[in-house]
Amino acid sequence: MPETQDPRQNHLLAALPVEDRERLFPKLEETPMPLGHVLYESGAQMRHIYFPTTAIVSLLYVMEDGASAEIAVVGNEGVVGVSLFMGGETTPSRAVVQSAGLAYRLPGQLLKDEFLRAGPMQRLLLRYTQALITQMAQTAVCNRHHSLDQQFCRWLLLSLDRLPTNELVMTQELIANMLGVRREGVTEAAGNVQRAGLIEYRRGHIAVLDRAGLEARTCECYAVVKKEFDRLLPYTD
Amino acid sequence: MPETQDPRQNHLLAALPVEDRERLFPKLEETPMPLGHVLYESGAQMRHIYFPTTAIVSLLYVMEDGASAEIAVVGNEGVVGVSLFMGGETTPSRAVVQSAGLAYRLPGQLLKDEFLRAGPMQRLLLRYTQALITQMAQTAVCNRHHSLDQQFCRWLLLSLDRLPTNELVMTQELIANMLGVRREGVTEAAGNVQRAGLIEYRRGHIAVLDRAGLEARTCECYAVVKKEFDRLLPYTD
DNA sequence: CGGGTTCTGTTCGACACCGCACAGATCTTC
DNA sequence: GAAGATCTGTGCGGTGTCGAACAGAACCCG
Repeated sequence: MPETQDPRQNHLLAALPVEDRERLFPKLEETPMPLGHVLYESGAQMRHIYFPTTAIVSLLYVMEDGASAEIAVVGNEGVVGVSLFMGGETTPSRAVVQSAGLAYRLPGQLLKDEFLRAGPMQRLLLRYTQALITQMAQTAVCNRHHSLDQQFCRWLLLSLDRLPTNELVMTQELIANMLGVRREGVTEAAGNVQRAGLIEYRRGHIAVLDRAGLEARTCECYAVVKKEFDRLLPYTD
Repeated sequence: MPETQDPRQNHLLAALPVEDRERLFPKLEETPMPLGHVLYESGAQMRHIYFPTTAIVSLLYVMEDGASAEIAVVGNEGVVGVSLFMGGETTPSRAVVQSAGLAYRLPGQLLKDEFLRAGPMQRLLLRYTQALITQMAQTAVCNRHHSLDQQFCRWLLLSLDRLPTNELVMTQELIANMLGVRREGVTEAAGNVQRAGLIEYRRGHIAVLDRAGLEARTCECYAVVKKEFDRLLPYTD
């Protein structure tokens, strides 16, 4: 466990040339991200853009009747708040911390100034946004065609890729909110996957035992998204 | 009916200041878009970016088993090929002409040069991309939560908004491919909506009789997307 | 006009997920 | 360690979509 936090735990920040890092890093604010914390509400003005390091953030759409569905998930590979530089300032979705941790944030105006320099940061942000688009598109496809079991595995893998450990802290109720299904459905899917020996489940904790097994059990959507992220945002530790 | 085509039938092109139009318009190539024509294949290098005027283009993801699902639809309010300026050059989806018509296209390199000027065109393209993101996100939500009837109405309205007439030429089979459902499902949904007196159906032609009725019958997703497009890309004829 | 093609409508059982109700298990707190 | 809260597992009927098979209707073309 590293006793000191470093913005470079975020892949986008890590990919910046030294020169840009020296200009930007002093302006970053280290921000704790407690579980369930809402970074942006649907339609609300965003004040900051967030670069997660150890936290994971879900982009959720919440319907009028209260039902919800996850649109995408963001971890240390990306950034929360793309509409700040895309020009819209707000989005109709909500950003909520799905796994507690840390992020570095930058005031919106500073981010916009940086974007307008048209330097490496702009390039990275746009490429990341395209990867995010792919994730959303694939979520749409997956919601249409694939079984809950497969979607559960996909969700698990996407979360796992954004965590340093193989365990995630998450109740079935919350997973159900993310996937936009009933809690009982998650109970069943998780039970199936556990019986197959791929995960170990205990009250709010999921430990992944067999990653390859999960990948075999999920649909093609996971691989499509993963491949596209790797292509657009190559990263080496 | 205008006997001459004009790039300004595309809202993004129309929104450019005179100065930018004079630079760009001479480089545009008027391109016929026949029904079913594939503009980009999944993963293939894009050569041009397309600004539809009277055509409508579907962005589809086609799965390994051949099943498909529409991710978004683009008409004269937007542009096909955002990954050219986002930096990825390709996407894992396919762009297919859903309704025949015309478009103006620009070679990829010219578009990228224009984007790098960081002028009005860049601003428009980014804002449009954010609107497109909203459409994709809402497609994901809709696929998860809403009935086929509602999705059929949403699809109809989104297409209608991009057409000059109230009639669209489209078989149930094709609509089913777009929505990612069975053809029989579309038969039933269309039958329901026709019995309600909102549309008139005859072998490959759908005429909308009661637009307000359709809006009442669809889910909130349509309004969310519409509102976001209007907010991000205000347009007056 | 007639024959062939394409598109649309209907039926049927199968199955996945829903909504609800409730029991049981596990953790927390005092 | 007992009480309470939270989380997880299970059973039930209901419903919407699927998959397949087939009949009928509309259009096209020779």
